[in-house]
Amino acid sequence: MQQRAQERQRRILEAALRVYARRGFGATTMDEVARASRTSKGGLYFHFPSKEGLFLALLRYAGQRLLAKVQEAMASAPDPVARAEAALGTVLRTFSRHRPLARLLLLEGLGGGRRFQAEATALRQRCVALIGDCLQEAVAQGLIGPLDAELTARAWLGAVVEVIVHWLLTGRPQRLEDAYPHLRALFRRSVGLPPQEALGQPLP
Amino acid sequence: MQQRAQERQRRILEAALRVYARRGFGATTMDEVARASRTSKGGLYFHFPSKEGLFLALLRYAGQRLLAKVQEAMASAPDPVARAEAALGTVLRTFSRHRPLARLLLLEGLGGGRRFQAEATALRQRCVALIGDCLQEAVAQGLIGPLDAELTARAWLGAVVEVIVHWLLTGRPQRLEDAYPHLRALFRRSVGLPPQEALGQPLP
Amino acid sequence: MQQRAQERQRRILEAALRVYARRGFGATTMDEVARASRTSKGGLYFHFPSKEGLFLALLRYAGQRLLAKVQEAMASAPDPVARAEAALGTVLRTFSRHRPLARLLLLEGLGGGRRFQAEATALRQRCVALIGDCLQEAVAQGLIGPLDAELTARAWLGAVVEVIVHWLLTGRPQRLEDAYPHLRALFRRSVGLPPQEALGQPLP
Amino acid sequence: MQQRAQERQRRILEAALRVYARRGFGATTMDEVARASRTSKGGLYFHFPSKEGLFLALLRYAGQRLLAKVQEAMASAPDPVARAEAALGTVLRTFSRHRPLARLLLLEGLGGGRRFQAEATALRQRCVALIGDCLQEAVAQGLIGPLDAELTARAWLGAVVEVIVHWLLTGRPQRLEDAYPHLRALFRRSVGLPPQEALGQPLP
DNA sequence: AATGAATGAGTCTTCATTCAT
DNA sequence: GATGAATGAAGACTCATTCAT
Repeated sequence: MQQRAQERQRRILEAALRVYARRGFGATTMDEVARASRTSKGGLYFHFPSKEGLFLALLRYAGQRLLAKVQEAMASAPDPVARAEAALGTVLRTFSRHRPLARLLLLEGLGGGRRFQAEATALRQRCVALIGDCLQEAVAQGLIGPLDAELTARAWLGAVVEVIVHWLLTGRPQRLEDAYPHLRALFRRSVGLPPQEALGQPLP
Repeated sequence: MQQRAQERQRRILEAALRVYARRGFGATTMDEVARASRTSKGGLYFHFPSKEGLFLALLRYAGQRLLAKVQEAMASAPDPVARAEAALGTVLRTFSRHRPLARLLLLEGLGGGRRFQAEATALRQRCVALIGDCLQEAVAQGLIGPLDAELTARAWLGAVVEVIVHWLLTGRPQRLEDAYPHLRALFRRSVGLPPQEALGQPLP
Repeated sequence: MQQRAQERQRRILEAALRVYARRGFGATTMDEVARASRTSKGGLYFHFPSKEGLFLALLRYAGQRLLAKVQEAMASAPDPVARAEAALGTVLRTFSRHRPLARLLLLEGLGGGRRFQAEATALRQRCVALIGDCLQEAVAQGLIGPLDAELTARAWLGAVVEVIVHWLLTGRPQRLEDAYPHLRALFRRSVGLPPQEALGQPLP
Repeated sequence: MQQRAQERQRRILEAALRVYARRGFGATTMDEVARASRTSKGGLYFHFPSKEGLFLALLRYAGQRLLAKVQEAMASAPDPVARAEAALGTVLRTFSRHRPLARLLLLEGLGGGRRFQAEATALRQRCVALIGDCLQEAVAQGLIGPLDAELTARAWLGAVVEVIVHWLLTGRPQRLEDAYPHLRALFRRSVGLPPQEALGQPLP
């Protein structure tokens, strides 16, 4: 049945997310995933074609979850620059609250062979595109001077990612969100904006 | 004997670098490494304790090579800010010329399980420290305003790394070095400096 | 399922008994055991945790079989001394008819490392205890004079084992059972009994 | 040179005795033997043809040592029965003082494959022959009644061996020699002798 | 749909043995 | 004679995948 099947798939993906985040893709066996999702190995292969296929589906599923949050946050931002900042802030905040998600997308995604790198890169590229579009628009609206929008977006994302990865692997800073104000100030200055918005603008 | 053993170890590491970069850690077998280094499997295990141990040694060896170049470049820079720029520029240029090194340190290092992540992080942290020290000094000399030196350094490194990773996985920009002027401009502006040095300063 | 799994385990143990007895623990490969039990290597590892674990299980399984026969024989003996004799006689007879069992329990069990020695010793000790209890009871009933029951039991068992081992390794005497009357006479005299039971007592 | 070579061989054998007794034949590597005898692997192979050859030589060497002591003890015994008792007592005492020797000859010798079993059996057979000859002579001299001398000798040896093995594996009795008086009484009674020698005979 | 027993190709690792120095 | 680096055959064990029930 559609309903049950979907639920089961969801349960497997959630369990797989936990397991892969804890043990890494290479070190995780299908047995572990089966146990974690209270299924049998046969069940896994009914819903997913292979170990790689399951992981790929997981990357997509997790990527969706992240992108959805990012886009939602962007939707309620007043201007292009604020949208870009909202995007980066949301990335930071989401990963801060979902370490497994972070491990999966930022660490495991990269190290497990070409197939996964392509998927992880695609997600990153989508983030870069979202932010790049904002920058492009900000340039068009004259909010900031001309620049290479994609490169700038990539640099910003890279900065955020690096901070998150450092946090993942060392636990510092304790509250990842604390890093964001500094980062935002850097980002704003890097495109010629003052580090803080003009007075009277409330922070989200 | 010392001499022979050292040479053989070097040869194994160089071969392993190539193989791991091409196939990834997980997909590479010790047989392949043995073949690539024109050794026997037993020889590998005479010089390194295990597959993981070999990879760890390789990460250290490759990290050394990178750091040596970075520090050399920094030595000939006139002021703190130039030193930081030299460091980042050298990272970019070195990886640009040694793709296998880049794959190893930026991709395989992070994705292959806890043990390697620690090693890869240590390297990144050493780069951050080098750059952070420059920034600290620049602040002390009044060249730039006060800031969180480590965070800024990490953000810069992350930006560079992201650009390199994107290049590794997509091949763009064709000439990785082309990205650096833009990045440097971003970096400089992000700490309140003009995007270009004063006139009369030749670019390296 | 329970049924299938149990049968398979039994089949593996029976096959392993043959192979280990023929080739010895050290020289036997898991492939050989797999082939002999018409299973796959993976099947072996599904039912047993390791080569050592399989051998340990085998020692226990074989020990059970022996002990069961011994206890059965003891049950139908009229008095304590007869019970002890029945025990030793059954040991001799059982091994005489199941050379693989004898090789396994008397030779391979001892030589294959601490783990197995403990198991083999436990079995021997259980035999000693059975016989020792008989002797104890015989003393209590005044059938024989006071003595160190456990030591005597161990000495008797050792004598029987030595004879069996010699037979295993040299093939003499051709009919192992022929040795028993002499041994029994020795045993009986060693505790002050006449070498043969009083007249009128039928021999089993 | 003869002298040096002999010493080196001796050193290797002594070291090998310790190592094999501690770790067992199967689990011991030539590297360990080399290290324990402060030699190199090459050195081992200069003096002994192979791992098996070394172990075989060791069994012979250790067997010699035991037999020499046994024969020496027998030489000073006044009559056949005393010689047999001296032999068994010496076996017990020697092993009691040289656990490694005991482990080697009684445990490792039997469990390590056909080749070694033959060697270990040969040693046992020589002991049995020594004792059997005594019994034969005792019969001839009319000291004891007619019996199967070899079988009796084997039974006696087996009893002693079993007690030693039990001591090796469980540590009881703490002082192995304490078991001998009881055993001797059993042995004497088993051939129709009184458990103690006539008065006035001092115990060795 | 689900289960878990079964398969077997693939890998890491060990270690006896050799041999150039 | 001695050393220890090198070899490679062999073997334990894993695990993705299949399939009868």
